[in-house]
Amino acid sequence: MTKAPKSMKPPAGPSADVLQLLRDRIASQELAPGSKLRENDLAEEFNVSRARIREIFSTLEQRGLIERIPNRGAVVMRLEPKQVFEIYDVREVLEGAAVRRATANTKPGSWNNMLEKFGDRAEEMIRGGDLETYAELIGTFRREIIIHCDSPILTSMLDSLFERTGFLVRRLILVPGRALEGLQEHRGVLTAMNEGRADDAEQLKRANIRNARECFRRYQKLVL
Amino acid sequence: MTKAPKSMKPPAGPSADVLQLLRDRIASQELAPGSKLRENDLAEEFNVSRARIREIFSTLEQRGLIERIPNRGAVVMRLEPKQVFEIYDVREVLEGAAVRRATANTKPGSWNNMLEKFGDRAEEMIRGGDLETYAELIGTFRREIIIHCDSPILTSMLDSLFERTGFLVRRLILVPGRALEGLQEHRGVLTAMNEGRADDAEQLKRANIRNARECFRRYQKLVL
DNA sequence: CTATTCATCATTGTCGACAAAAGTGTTACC
DNA sequence: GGTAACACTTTTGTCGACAATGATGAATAG
Repeated sequence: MTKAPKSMKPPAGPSADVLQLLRDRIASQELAPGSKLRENDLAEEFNVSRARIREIFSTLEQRGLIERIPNRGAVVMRLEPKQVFEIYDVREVLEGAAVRRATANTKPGSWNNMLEKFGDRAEEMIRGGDLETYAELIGTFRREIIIHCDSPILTSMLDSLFERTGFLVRRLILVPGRALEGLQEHRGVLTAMNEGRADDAEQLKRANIRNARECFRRYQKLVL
Repeated sequence: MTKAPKSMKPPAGPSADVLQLLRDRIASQELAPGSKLRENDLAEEFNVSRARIREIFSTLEQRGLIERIPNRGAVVMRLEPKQVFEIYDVREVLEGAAVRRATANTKPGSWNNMLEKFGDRAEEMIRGGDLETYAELIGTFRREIIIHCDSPILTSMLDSLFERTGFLVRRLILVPGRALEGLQEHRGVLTAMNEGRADDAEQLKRANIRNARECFRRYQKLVL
């Protein structure tokens, strides 16, 4: 795998890490949906100015992660089913585009290593119940696609969506049969990518997201 | 055309208009790429607190419209050719998805009125040189699609892209032959939408964007 | 018991001042 | 003439205090 292009420049200032920390905490649901965020508390916790926290709140709100209530504080956004379906639609086309670009930006054969990782060993992982490691493998694949699509704009959008729904990816793996089914789909995507078939890879990725969406629809009461 | 669903809630606070004003000014290039933005000047101009401007700057930066330089001020972003191509790729898939959703969300026959507007009269507009009105017609069509796709997330993303490249839409209309070609494409999209063929509509819209992208590639030195 | 009014509280929104950072221009030295 | 050092300037970044807002709880009246 060749060296990756540089990603989008982070926001200016010494407290960029605070923004990223909060994004991560929200994405991982360490900061659970519905939980309250207070400027003063966070300013103290991170030892930055309250003004800085306010700007970070603006960014988080713009990314759909929090809702600010005037004079009352901010709340981590809950995800409604309607939103999840919307996000799946958008993910379908954006991740399809990312896969197409990543395929076009890499030479055939570049995805051999990743394809191998999704081979027999991944199947053993799933059958053996090590879903945590399998989820991490999917994350690795996702990050490679993003790196190779070489598009800061696409990256920002995908990251923004992932921060809001990434937990679902992990949860849906639990659904009986979904992990093995998903594995086949990822293999299909990777095979097409590895052979330089960009359009096929896009269509297969789109189908993968549609199937995930269908899985969500069937089990939404249990996963959300 | 039935009554449109509600769009995404605007940011909290009494100065939401300032954010929208600045977004509009940047999109229209009234605030030209490269121009400097100073917190104090804007706070005075709009009679809001400097703190508020700082938050607005955060949002504008997040939307890719400005770059903030620590201790030096903010600058309206210039658009590089590489970015334009990226944005075309993303627009292709997002606008395709918007058209598909708008088609699925409306009954066949709902786009008759819009299709009529793109009929003989639009062709006369173009041949008569009234490209301004034609550009506005395209804008109207675009807004209708966005309304009917009924997706705040998609809307926000499309708006964000449009704010950065909307001026190109107007400029490319000037390219000899492009307006008439585009008219045919819009008619194709509208016909498919009007007949409820959502997949076809998506593919035709995607082709429309690809053709615009190709036009940009050919004339980029003149339009950027 | 219920509804209304008023006070309190929690948190943000703003203000004005000063600190911090970095670019620019001037001066001195080689 | 070129370079380095220093002072100045511009603008943001932060600080602490107070204003503003709206929810909540307590008291009062019917």
